[in-house]
Amino acid sequence: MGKVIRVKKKPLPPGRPKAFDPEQALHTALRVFWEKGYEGTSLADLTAAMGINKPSLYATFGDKAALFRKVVDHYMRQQSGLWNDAFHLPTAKGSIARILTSVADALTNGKNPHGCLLVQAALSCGEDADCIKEELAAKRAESGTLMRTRLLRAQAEGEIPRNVDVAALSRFFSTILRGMSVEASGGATRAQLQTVIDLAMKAWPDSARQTTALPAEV
Amino acid sequence: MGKVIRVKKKPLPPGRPKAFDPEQALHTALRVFWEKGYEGTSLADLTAAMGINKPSLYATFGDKAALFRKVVDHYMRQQSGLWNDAFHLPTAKGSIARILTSVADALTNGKNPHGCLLVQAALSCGEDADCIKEELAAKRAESGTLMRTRLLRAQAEGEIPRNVDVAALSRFFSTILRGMSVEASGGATRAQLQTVIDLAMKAWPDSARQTTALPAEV
DNA sequence: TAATTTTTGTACCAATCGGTATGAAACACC
DNA sequence: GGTGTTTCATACCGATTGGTACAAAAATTA
Repeated sequence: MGKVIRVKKKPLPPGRPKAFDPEQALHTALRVFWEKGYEGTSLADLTAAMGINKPSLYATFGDKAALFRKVVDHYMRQQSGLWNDAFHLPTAKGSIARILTSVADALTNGKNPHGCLLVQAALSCGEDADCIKEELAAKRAESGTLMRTRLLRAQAEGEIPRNVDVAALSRFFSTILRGMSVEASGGATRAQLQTVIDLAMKAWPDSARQTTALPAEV
Repeated sequence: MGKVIRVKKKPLPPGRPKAFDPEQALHTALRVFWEKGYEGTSLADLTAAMGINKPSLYATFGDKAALFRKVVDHYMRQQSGLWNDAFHLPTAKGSIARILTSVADALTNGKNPHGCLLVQAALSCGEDADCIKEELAAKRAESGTLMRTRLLRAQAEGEIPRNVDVAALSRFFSTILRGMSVEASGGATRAQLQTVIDLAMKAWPDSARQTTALPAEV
């Protein structure tokens, strides 16, 4: 019983084989951290959900912080397709709009905890988790720079006027993403996020060209 | 030594007098929870910062959750002036703009931890803190309804056109507030938040009337 | 089958968690 | 001064925290 079927081209390494799939265990750990946050998740929570015991967890993933970092990588790998697809759309306006809608989809997806792991997991924490908090802030900043590079390209291509502050614009959309994450975590629906997106897109510079040229009130 | 000076009209109650000021202790507890979050804060953190010991804490404020609720009340009382001032400005546009700038001030105030307590303290948590998480989400929603009532009044007064969805508009500005909180927690400066505010105000309906009437591209 | 290697399950570790029992200390009142 | 009342400081509680030691179990290789 428990005989291991040798998969094609996978010569089993010596020693007792793992009784679990590390990839799937990582996926499960992601869900737990996503739902309970870094400090709110205990090793007991993890081992119970992953179906393994602590020594196996430590041998495979390292300590709690190391496992969490692997989880974050897994999460970003999982979301990277979304960003890549949006990034390569013909117009920057389309790219940003796609990012907002795709993220809204992900934030309210019924299969996952609502909200964004990078926001939920450790916005504030005790001293020992401070480095985790900072790492997450850095990861969040990455999405901002990603949008900024897309906007810069659009500016070079003439889609966005030269006088537009693309750094400010990308920070604005970053703020929208963070805000939607908090709202989704608090129970906002996909439809409600869509109305937020529609209003956010009003900040797009082609309408700004008019409103900044003229005074707001006539 | 340690003789208590009887303050005017304050007949000391019988028994040994408190050796600390509950109001100031609450203020200190606020700072700790604000910085470390609900789960990230231990009773040892609290007693050390407040300069009292656990039995005094329990006798005065109750258990950890009860203390936290008092802290949240203290926090909201502290911020209520900001909202009241903004609420009574003559135009809704001015009210919203004032709220955004005042909150941006508060979020990046050097004297306090950056970010908003209602967002930071418990976006995600373990099971035993779930009720705290939900209470915070409800408190956050209050600010949204507050803005919505202000917008409804403006609509009744004719400042905002009847066809505008004020629920969506208030949700949009709520999202901006949450997003700014996360950004501030991650290190955003006051000036950076201002650029976000300037762009957010582009969603205001008087400019929307133009852009929705005309197609975006000519 | 014997030797080797790796994983597994259990039992355990010190430290910390939130929360409390207890007796001494400090006040008001009489 | 004595009495009643409340707070103080210390020491303690069981439960849980993240993390490990250890030996049995399960695989490969020889």
